[in-house]
Amino acid sequence: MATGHTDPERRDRIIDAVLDLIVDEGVAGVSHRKVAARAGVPLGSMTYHFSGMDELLHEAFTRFSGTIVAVFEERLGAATTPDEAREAVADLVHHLSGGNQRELILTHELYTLAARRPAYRELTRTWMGRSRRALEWHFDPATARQLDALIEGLSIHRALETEPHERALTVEAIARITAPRP
Amino acid sequence: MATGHTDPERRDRIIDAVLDLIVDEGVAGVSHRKVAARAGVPLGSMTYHFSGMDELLHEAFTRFSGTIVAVFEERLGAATTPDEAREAVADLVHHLSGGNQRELILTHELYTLAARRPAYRELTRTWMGRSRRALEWHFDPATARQLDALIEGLSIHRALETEPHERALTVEAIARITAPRP
DNA sequence: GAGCGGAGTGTACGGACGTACGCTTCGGGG
DNA sequence: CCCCGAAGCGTACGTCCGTACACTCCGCTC
Repeated sequence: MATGHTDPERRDRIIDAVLDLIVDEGVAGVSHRKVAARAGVPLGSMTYHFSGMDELLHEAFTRFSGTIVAVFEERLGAATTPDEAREAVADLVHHLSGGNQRELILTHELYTLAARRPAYRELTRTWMGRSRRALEWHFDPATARQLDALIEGLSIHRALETEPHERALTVEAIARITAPRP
Repeated sequence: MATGHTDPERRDRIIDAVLDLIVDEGVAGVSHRKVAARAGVPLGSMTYHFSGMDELLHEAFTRFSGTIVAVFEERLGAATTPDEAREAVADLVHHLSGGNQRELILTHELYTLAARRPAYRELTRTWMGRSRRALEWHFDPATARQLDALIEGLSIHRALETEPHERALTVEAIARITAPRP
């Protein structure tokens, strides 16, 4: 034991390759062979490092959701007033729905898995929970929940539209949902 | 020509089987063989009636999105005041995110395809366009757009939550996003 | 009543897949 | 210097897949 010639980066590179492959071809297009080729590792390495496809996917999406939520927390953490928080939220929406399709695709792929399989639903729940907690740094719990849903919907719709809506529309929606109650 | 012994229901039954199969196993789990078995038709019938997997899926999702949007239009069409429209929207959110996972799963599967493939994105655009037009029966265009996104986000989040949020929260969010501008 | 042509089907081929498993390689202990 | 066991790899097996295509069946025309 402890021979010391393991390659700890190997696992990480494989996960990277999985995420890239999902972006290009979808979860359905992921196979041990393709991942191995993309990561530059032999096929046998797959079964050695991972018990099977599922461990591969679960680990990939765990990493992905962690990354996304970290950005979310960072931006909201930097805000010091509700208005700055609103700006941060608008930035996040437009970042997520911007030219870069990578995060959008991965999110949908994860949601699709989550819709059917509890193990992945757990992942999305953790993600949503952390997002909401970050929003609660600036807004009350009920508002945070509504705002979180709004962010989701705005991002998805904006990304799918032919001509994405203007920032002003996002800003107005955020202002409305976070407006003080009468 | 015109031999008259074609089976026009055959195509429909195959599409039904495709949608059921997607719900059970996901788009990735759809194969000609499984569809044929479920629809009770011979394997050869698949290639006879459809040019390939893609025609199968595209037609299935066309039917699905048409069905969903029809419900949407019907409920909103029945409303005669903005307040009734708000109620209808709340109903729709809770219907979509309720116990029945079928529509949720199909929606995510479609979005996942749409995120990568233009042909499916076209489908979601038509869907979104019709939804928005229905909302515009009761609200101004900008509000309709925001509300449409909110519906999306609320439905998705509510369906993924461990304990789905109360109706009151949905109602409040809708009220806020549709509040008259100052 | 013969036979033609279109509707529908059974089957077989080539390829990609996940995974098991026996093999090689190599650092460290004796 | 030798050998042992862990780390890592190449390959082969069985399964399932999409699709092409030769075939059967049958209503219609003459």
